[in-house]
Amino acid sequence: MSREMVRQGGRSARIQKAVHEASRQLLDEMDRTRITVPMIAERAGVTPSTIYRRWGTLTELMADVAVERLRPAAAPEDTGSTAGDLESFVLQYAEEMSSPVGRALLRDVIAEAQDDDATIRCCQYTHDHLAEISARATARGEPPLDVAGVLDRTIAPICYHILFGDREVTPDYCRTLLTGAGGPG
Amino acid sequence: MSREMVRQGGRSARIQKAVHEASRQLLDEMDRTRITVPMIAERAGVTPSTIYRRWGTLTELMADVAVERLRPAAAPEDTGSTAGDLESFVLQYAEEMSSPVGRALLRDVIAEAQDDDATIRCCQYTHDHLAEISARATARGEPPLDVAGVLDRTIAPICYHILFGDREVTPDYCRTLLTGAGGPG
DNA sequence: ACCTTAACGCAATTTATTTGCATTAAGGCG
DNA sequence: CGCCTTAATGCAAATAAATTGCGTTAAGGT
Repeated sequence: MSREMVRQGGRSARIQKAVHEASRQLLDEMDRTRITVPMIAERAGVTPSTIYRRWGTLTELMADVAVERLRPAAAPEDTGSTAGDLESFVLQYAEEMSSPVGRALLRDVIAEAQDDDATIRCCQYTHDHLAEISARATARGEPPLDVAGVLDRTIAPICYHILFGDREVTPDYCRTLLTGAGGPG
Repeated sequence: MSREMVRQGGRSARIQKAVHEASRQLLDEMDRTRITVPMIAERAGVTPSTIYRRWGTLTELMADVAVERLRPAAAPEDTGSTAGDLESFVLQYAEEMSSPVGRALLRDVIAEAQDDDATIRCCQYTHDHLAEISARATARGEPPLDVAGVLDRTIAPICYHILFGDREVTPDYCRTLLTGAGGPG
């Protein structure tokens, strides 16, 4: 019987919110490697076993929190032109992900290998933002964006250098990547 | 006095080798998330505290092992032409990193945020390989490779899609990336 | 209002991590 | 080579984290 498989209301939701909030606070207060499940549980007013049962491991919980945090609050800025929208989005993306917190979020999302749900969703956000910019372009009569191309030629290098730390990801570098990356699809 | 800061000989080296070997074996035998420090210690014939004192955490040990494993055994194949060398290297790179083991190695290297040493070294291997191909090119009289460009336009997208799992990294896809990515620097 | 059961809290148990102290063995020096 | 200093290890105790059994609470459908 499939009467009810997952409960989403009331208590369950409150606990998820409390645990997420506690995790976010701790991430801002101390180094990510010093955070433990019991620590989060105490601040959230929950027993550790609840967290272990719902999320499994600290890694999975952190990935869950990271995805929430990476979910953009608003649609990308509308600057009036596709090139402007794209530059605005990419520069903001690079700045957010370059910060110590952003880097940690990326790492946490990627570290979760069990179900690729977290990483896929994280990717989806970026994809959706680019698709939104592309939709605006066509609404203006401009050619649509090559979303996959921007991912490959702009987003991917940015993530690569942030994750591997082999070079600074500056606004100038991002603009260089954008040159020739925003063509029509 | 700087008489001796780090000991590298005899016993120390044997233990490092034994621990690495045990880690590699376990990585091939079971899921990476089920591996524990005591498990590795037992197989390596070492007490857990030794591992904790030398590597700190399981994450750091795994990153250390991953870097060793990612270090290429030989120089890239010499196919006679720069384009051929590049394609050969990139296809092999993509194949290795796409496998479950390769993915796990990449994740482990990236997860180690403490000192960027692991990620930097991992990057360096790729960079050195490309530089070798470029050196061969100039030796043949061909124009040198734009190493940074290949990293940005070919390696980065491959790593991105492997890490985020948002698409298959097929040989055909790699060849598409190579088109227009291997220009002179 | 009632019933079923997913999700939780609590406490006991198991496992992992840390730490103090004794012991071993690099590696420099006479 | 033998001696000396001390980094690195082993062992065991102490601490902390992760797991598990079981009773309780409260979603959510009837």
